[in-house]
Amino acid sequence: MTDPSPKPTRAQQRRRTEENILAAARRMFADLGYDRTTIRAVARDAGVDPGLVMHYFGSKDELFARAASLPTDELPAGSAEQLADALLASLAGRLDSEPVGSLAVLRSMLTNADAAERYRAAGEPQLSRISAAIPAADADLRAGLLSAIVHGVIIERYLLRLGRLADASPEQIIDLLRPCFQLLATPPPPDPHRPE
Amino acid sequence: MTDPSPKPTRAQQRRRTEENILAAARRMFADLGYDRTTIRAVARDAGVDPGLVMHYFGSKDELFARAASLPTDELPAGSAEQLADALLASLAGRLDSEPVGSLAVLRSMLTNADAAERYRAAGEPQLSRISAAIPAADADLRAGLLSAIVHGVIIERYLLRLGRLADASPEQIIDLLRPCFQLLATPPPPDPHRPE
DNA sequence: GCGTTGATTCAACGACCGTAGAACGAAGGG
DNA sequence: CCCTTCGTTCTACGGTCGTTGAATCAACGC
Repeated sequence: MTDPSPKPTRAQQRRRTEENILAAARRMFADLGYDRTTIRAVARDAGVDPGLVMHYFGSKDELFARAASLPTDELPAGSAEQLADALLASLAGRLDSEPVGSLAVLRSMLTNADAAERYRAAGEPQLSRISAAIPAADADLRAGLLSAIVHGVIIERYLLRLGRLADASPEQIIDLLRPCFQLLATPPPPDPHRPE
Repeated sequence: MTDPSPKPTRAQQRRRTEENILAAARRMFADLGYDRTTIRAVARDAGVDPGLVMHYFGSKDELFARAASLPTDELPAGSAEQLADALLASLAGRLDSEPVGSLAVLRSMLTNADAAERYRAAGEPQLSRISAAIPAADADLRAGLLSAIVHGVIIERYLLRLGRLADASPEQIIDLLRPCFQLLATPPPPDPHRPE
C-alpha cells in the first residue's frame, strides 16, 4: 500500500509549514488587525521560528499581502434586481462561513494604508459593475450605499459584535435586507409626468 | 480695557495646553487608530514634551478615554417612524460635520478592546430604545440592521473612502436611506389572515 | 558516500514605544 | 523677598518589534 505519511518529502514539508504560517497569520490579522499582529506571535502560533517567517515571506507587509489575498466573488451579469440578489447571496455566504480572510483585510485596512489600497482595488470594479446596472442618475451613490450596508453588516456582526446581529441567522438578515436592496437597486420607474 | 491676552495666568495656560494635547490626540486617534498613535507624536503635534502628556493624563489609555469621550445623541421618544427619522437626522449631523471624536473610537475600537467596550456601552441603550419602538417579533434584529447601516455609511465614507459615498451630500444619502429605514422600522402590518 | 542544497533555528542589532523620576524655572502667595 | 507650587523638560530604563546573518542539520543529487 502507498502509505501517505511516513516521511514527507522536503518540498511537502516546506509547503506544509508555509501553509501553517499563512493560516496562523490569517487568524491573527483577522483577530487583532495588522499592527497588533506580530511576526513573533504568528511564528509561535505556527510552531516555527520568527526568522523562518521572514525567510519565507520577506517582510511583514508581504506576509500580510499573501495572507489577506481574498478571492473576490464574481458577480453575474444581469439586471439590477438580479445583481442585488447576487450581492445578497454573496453577503449570505460571507455571513454563515465566517470569512477569516476578508476579516483580516477589513480589520487591518483601517490602520494599514496598504490593506486599504488592496481592499479598494478589489472592491472598486464590483462597485462600478453594480453602479452600471442601476438605471438611475445617482447610480454611483446607490451602489455605494449597497456596499456600505454589506460592510456595515459584516463589521457589526463580526468586528463590533453589537446587538442581535451577532447571532442572527444569515437567512433572517438577508430576508430583512432584500427589500432595502431592491429599493436601492431599482429606483421608482422614471415616468416623465408627475403622478400627483 | 481688559486686554484678554497679555499674560495668560498659569491656570489658563495649563488648560490651554491640555486642550491642545486633547485636540492633537483626537486627530491622531481618528486618523491612525489607537496603536499607531504614539504619545510622542501627540506631544510633538501639540508642541510639548511627551512627559507632559503622561503627567496630565497618566497613561495612553486614559488619554484615549479623555480624547474619545463622545456625547451620544439623545434619541427622542416616539413611534418607530419618528425614531427612524431621528436616527437619520443624527446620521446626517455626523455626515456633514466630520465627527473626529467618533472616528477616533470607530477606528480604534477594532483593535483596542477598551475602545470597543466603550462604544458598545454607548451604543447599546440606543439600540434597545430603537428595538423597543419597533412593533415586530424581530425588532432586535431590525434595530441591529439600522445600526449596521449607520455604521456602514460612516465607515465607508470616512474610513474606507470607497466609491461615491465619500463626496456625496448628506441630504442625498439621507434621502436614499429614508425608505430603507422606514421599511426596517415599520414591518408590514400584522394582519392575521394571509393576504394571498 | 559526499558535497551541496535548503529548511530551520539562534542570537543579536537598532529602532521605537510607554513610562518614570529627577531637574529646572517661572508664577504665585505670604 | 523668599519659599512653595507647578507647568514643563530631560534623561533613562525596560520591553517589544521587524529584521538580519551566521550556525545547524537532515534531505537530496551524483
